Amino acid sequence: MIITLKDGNTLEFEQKVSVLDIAKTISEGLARQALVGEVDGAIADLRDEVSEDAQVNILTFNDKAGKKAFWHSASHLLAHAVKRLYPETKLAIGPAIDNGFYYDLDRETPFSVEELVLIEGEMKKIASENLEITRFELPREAAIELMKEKFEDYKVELIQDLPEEAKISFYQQGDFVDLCAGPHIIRTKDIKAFKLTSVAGAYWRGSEDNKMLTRIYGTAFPKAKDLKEYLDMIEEAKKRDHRKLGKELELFTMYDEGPGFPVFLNKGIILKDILIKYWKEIHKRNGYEEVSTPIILNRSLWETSGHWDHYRDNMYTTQIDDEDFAVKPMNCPGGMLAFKTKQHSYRDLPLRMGELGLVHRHEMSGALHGLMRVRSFTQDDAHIFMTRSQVTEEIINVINLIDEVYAKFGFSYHVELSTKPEGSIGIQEDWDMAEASLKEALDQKGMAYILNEGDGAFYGPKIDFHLRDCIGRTWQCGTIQLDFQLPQRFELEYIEHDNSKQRPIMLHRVVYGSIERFIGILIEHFAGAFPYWLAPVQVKVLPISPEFDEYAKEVMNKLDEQGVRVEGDLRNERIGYKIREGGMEKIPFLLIVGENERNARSVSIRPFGQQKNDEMSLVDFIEKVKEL
RNA sequence: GCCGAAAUAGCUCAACUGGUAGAGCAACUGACUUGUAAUCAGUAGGUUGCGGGUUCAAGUCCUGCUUUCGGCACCA
Repeated sequence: MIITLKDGNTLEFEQKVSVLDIAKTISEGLARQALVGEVDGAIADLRDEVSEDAQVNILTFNDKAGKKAFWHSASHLLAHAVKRLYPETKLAIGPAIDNGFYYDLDRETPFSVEELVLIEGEMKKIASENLEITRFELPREAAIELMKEKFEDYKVELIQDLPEEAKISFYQQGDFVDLCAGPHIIRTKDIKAFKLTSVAGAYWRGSEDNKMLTRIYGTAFPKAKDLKEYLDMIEEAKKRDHRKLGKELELFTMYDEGPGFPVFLNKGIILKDILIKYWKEIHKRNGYEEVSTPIILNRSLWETSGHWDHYRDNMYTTQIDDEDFAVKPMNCPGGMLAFKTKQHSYRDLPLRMGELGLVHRHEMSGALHGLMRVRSFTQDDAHIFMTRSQVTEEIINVINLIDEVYAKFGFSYHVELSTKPEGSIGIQEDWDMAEASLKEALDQKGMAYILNEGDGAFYGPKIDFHLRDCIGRTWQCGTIQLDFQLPQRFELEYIEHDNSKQRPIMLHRVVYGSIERFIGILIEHFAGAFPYWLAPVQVKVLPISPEFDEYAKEVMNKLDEQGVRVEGDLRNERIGYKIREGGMEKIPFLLIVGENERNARSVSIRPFGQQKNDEMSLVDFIEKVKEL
């Protein structure tokens, strides 16, 4: 029997051999780190035996599947400890997730944070008992019987929902048995460093119609050092939280009186204006015109657009002169009206109509999160009206535009394509054509994408752009949505060259998505230390003492004349104190001026985060920042 | 919306089992006249998120609400 390894080398065995023994044959060190194996592409326990020629990889914590099995086993360890301490608890499910694991549990009283400490202690005990983790299979009836005996109602439900032919497997460690497909590591001792991080509510099987269970989250590592590193990373990420930095840097705030309605302070407005200015420039350059449509519009418009039927629960409504009105949750219906203000020729198409529109959506209270999820925000919207033959090219144009904008901020991103959902409107033929156009554009661009079947908007399929932030979270920002519905509902038309009336095809698209959310992402991405072009205050002038105030003012005036966003700190304080404050404000350049600088007509430059200063003539400094 | 936790000065946080609400920073006043991340002294600042209740006595206990936080669900 020939075993082929990852590096192409082969091992020969006389008779069947366990994955662990293969690892031992390779090296004792690898066997110590081994968690699970991969046999001809399928993940296997280390105890599993190989009896035929196979490709075998030994997986450790450095492998994705290795991590997953490790965390999955840690979740069993958690459940085991819970059952020992609180035997009345019923187990639901306990998988591995991106950074650890959880277990959903059902007990009369939810678990408290204090109990986590006890559970952790019990987990340590079980780990040190070094129980063997073994697998066994049962026929369906016996499996149900076993779980019924243990009063594990949720497990019984899970088994009953498994397909007839499914193998029903269990994993056992000591007196603990759990229904589980595996794979798992082979002994509890290997789970050395772990921490239960939080308790939360979670619906059984993810549906709000079901009972809410208690979910205990945790993470685990083979080495204590790795756990510490992970926890330190979480702490570091907290320091970047845009809600904290937004307050500290006086960018924005929230009032209790307006949950989900952010308040932008002066510096936040400066940042917002910079984003808007850049947006206007790049859109003008790409052939967009711009409109602004009303925030409140008549009910009949929303009935025409379909929002009144499909989205009313999330819209703010009001009455004017006994008529129903709604605050717009989207800009499109207004955009349709804007298109209809005159007759269009095929020569006008593609017509790219941008709108920075303030929209309001009634998000549920529990969904609100700083600037990331709000009830009032500015969409950097645009509607593009085109002929059928222009669709693919226009989609590619938008992809290029989005790519250029994200690159400007230094973001990486990935793309997802979402197709026809339940409860959609419009005919299948249009959906097929819309989905095909989006795919074709992505293929022509050679872009890899994730396919989300059934995740599109009710009026059409879409491409979403997901930014990656500093702590690895992804945020949906840009989106391109093809829409065959609104042009029909609003009876949009243009005149073809043969004088016939034709219906344009339309797409909605955003680049930032929401300017508010984009600002939140930027704050976390840069940890509040914005690059020069985005910084609300770019330069702060700090005179050594009041004697040099006059020169400081002169420097400020010169910079201001050049369009530099400059402030001065003319308070009668020590220079160390002013530098400290300027540093905490994360201003790109602090200019220190005293006798030497005044005499030399120069400035002493302290860039953000640096201790060393460059002295430079004021004229040279102005030249330098012009290039940034 | 659901589960859990929290809310004390502008900010960050104290106040043991119920017993007169404190500190640092910021603000204000004054002194110092400053050369690269906090000069010193003083002053002022609070109906402890809002409303009920228990108690001789409530920041603390009970209760309704609001908001925030961690998740779940939601995100057309």
